[in-house]
Amino acid sequence: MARNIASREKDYSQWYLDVIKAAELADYAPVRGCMIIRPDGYALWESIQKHFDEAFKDTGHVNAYFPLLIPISFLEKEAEHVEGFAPECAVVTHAGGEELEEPLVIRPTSETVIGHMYSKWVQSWRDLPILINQWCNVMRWEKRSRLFLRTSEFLWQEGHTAHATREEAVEETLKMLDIYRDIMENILALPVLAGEKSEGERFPGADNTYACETMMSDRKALQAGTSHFLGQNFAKAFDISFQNRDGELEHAWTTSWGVSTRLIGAIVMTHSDDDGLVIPPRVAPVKVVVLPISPDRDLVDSKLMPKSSEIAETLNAILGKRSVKVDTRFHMRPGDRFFANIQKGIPLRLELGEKEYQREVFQAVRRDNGERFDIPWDQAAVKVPEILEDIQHNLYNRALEFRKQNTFKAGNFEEFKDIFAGKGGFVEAFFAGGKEEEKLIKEETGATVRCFPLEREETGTCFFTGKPGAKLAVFAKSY
RNA sequence: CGGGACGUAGCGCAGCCUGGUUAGCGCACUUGACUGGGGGUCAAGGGGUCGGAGGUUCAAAUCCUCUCGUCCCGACCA
Repeated sequence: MARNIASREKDYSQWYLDVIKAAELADYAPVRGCMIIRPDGYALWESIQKHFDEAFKDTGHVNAYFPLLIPISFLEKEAEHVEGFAPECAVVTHAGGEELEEPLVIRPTSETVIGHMYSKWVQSWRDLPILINQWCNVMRWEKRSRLFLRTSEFLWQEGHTAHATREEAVEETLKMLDIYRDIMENILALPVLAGEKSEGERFPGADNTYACETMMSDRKALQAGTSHFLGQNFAKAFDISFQNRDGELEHAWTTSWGVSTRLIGAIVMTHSDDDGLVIPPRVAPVKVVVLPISPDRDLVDSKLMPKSSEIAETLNAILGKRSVKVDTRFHMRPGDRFFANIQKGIPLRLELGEKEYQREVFQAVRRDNGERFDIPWDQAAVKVPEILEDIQHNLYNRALEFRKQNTFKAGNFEEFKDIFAGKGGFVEAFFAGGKEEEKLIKEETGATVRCFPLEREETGTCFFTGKPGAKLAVFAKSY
């Protein structure tokens, strides 16, 4: 049991912050609401980035960079967009020692500048589609911030595409949602509920918003990624138009989609335990730590270290460069070294002491379940990758099982209220209400519509309004 | 932005109510010894503008005002 981490059961919020602190993922910045992403946190972000970036490029997207500062007038061109984002924008009013003629907004998202540029780049149907992504920081002045989940500045990727037809743009929106789901499930081991957002939760300026919703270990929902079908709203506001095959002028159809450093928060809150961080192997920057351990320095230098380096080299060749680390902190006591590696969330530990050396094995310890067992040296190259895969699947299955255990059905508002008066969780219910009904439900229970899951076509009687033909919604309290 | 809690060494805290020696404790850190397979033992050390600014007072960590920040609960959001 870690002594520097609050119990998850007793104080979930404190536990979350303690895990991040113990794993040295992030720290507070001197500016309110901002955070420092420390090297181990950033390495995790880079690993996440790598998987998404590959998938974007595999589907024909290219990276570019648009500027941090946006003329305030751009934001004002799309009515809903400005209404949604204006309250949380940081604005630059002075530069070069003078007041600016037109204030500049620090981007809260880049639909507007990108729309402005697309209007210049698009003239013909042959110019479409445009499939651009950018990795950058954005700023949204948050009233209440939490490390990784909600900070005033955060890192993300924003994809922005423009298409000749509505069908193609809708297809893109759903394709990216599915890529998100795939990586979250298969790499980050986060079971995802992919679906359509309700009217009240839609992106400002979008016709339709889709999201990947995941359940954290306190049964609250976290929106882990979003994909928006923007219709022709931004195309009209920024005049992204083109001549079609028949020579007629048409507005393009656009999409945007993003995932952020919030995913790190999702990993923390899905997999970690009272001992600290747990990182799924496929996304872990360090997948294996080798721990030579003995009070006898001669033995360490002559036998344990060479063997440790050898296995690290062998495994690095299989698992990828730098994915195996040898812990050489001999000034620390064994217990300290164990705990330090546990709290970092490294999936697998290989201990090598005198006993193991004589028997030509490593003592392996899994981070996900604490199991320990011997791996003979000559089997390590085969066994270790297998075990890492097993850990990966175990983490996913465990999270999925947890979600299933905490997903309930409600046929009427009484049942619904009872669930949220208790432990809460995900509640499936047919819902035909609008913004007003959602608001009432939130006021009374704290829960909101997380999404209308795709792949759940069934309809029924609305649990709240009693209307027939309602779609299936999933409700939860959320971050 | 509303309600609550808090800010004293790197971290966690005591001291404040009732102002008065040189501001203390635990952990961490440094050095040494004994140690060493799940957060050791002993000894000797280093480290503080008591979040900041004003004020009251002979005297402020302590009382008053303002301010900045953090955490929790709400409203708003990736």
